[in-house]
Amino acid sequence: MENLPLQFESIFSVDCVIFGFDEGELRILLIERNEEPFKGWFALPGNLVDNTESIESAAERILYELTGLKGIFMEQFYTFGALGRHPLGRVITVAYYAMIRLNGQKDVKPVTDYARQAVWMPVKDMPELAFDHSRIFRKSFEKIKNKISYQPIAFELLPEKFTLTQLQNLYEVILDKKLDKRNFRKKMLAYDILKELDEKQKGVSYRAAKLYKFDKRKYAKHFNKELSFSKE
Amino acid sequence: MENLPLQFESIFSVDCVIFGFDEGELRILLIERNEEPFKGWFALPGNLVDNTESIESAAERILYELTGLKGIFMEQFYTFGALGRHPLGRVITVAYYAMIRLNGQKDVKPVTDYARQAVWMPVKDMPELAFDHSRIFRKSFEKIKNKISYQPIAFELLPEKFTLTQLQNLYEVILDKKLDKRNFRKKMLAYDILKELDEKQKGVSYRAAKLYKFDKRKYAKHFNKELSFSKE
DNA sequence: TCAAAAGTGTTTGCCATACACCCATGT
DNA sequence: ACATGGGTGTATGGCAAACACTTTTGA
Repeated sequence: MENLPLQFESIFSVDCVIFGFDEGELRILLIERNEEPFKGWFALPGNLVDNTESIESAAERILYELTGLKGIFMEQFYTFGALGRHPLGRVITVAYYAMIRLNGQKDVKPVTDYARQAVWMPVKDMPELAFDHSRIFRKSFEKIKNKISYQPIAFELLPEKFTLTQLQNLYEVILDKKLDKRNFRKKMLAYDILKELDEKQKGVSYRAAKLYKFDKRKYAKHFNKELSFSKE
Repeated sequence: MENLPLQFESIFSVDCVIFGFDEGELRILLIERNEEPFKGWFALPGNLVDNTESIESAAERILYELTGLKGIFMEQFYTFGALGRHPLGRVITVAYYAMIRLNGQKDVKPVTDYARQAVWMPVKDMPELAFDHSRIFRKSFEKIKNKISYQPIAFELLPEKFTLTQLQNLYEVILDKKLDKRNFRKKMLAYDILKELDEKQKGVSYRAAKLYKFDKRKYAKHFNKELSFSKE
């Protein structure tokens, strides 16, 4: 650290809020801590950042170590640095979030001893978390709630092929309100970012719904130029 | 720092992007550095954060030391932590922005030797800045450009009493496009967050325009509940 | 045949946009 | 009287919201 004054040194960490959607429920990925402080508590996957790695790669590494997940693109959303947030000293944390496709295989498990287990916790059953992680989670949730209304991030949570009803359910869960079926479909189809498949749902005991795919090409065409759903 | 592993220690700093509006020009507050590295370069006001202060109060303190400004509310917008961003070592920086009313008195001056001078630089004349500050500035500018279209932050830049044309000019400068006068007025007045005063402009050699004030009460009434300009 | 969800259109009001001329004031 | 910006209205198209019934399928 050559010429920089030591009295300013601190420690910083990253914390990750990973959203998943499964069985109609929005979930986030938590670990059960295996070390003091807060041993036995649930916490967001997070740890200290090394001096030789960028924050982004630290986030990727830490997520992998604590949950076994790899190659997840995360977006930074806020940095928390209140004085008392870590009982052992000054730790500033950079928080990231991501939304991922569970695809059924939602088994996650730590590859280090730092966490005892990793679990997909339904958002509605969230316990109080270690440190200020409950606060971090709430902030991330506001963020995606806001973002989903002008960017098509919901697709990242769904399986590759999905029905319009599944998509609508997801919006309803995140926005926490009922939406009108006809209006929702009209609007979604009008955006022209879905690809209708020749396939139908299987294994349901009622009329099977058409399956759709998110069409990245069409999306890029419209929105990389125009920026967003609602803003010119 | 008791039980936390020392090898992870780093240094972190804050940088502030302060927007002002004067003589029809959008400006930001820069300092001329008086210390190596980048001695003599222009930079955002910023410095290292002490271990005993919160990030927010560090931002306030540093802004004061470098520019003499006090009591400015700043909002955090991103944290920059690329490995090579500081030539002397690993420094992560938390970036803040604020928009302030210049009110004519736009004299700023450092109260420490760390900066040789502080200047209000027109955004259109921005030089290349020290460190990665040009990048930080660009990110802050995207942020306010986006934000102004759904939140009434423009008022913070204008004098307390302003004309609709001044307000429109400001929007045009930030959004970098021409707006239609009639539509702009109609829309602004429809939001019902302006208070028309009994006063008129003075000292102009043409028809004097009515003055308006931003009405915080009305604003709170509408928007704290409804969230934003454009979204439901 | 019943239960469950899929699928489908129209009407209404509001909001954004486009567009051009007269007014008031100071010099 | 002229130059400069201040101030004003209307028509159009598109989007959002409200609203209910028929169809398909498996059990």
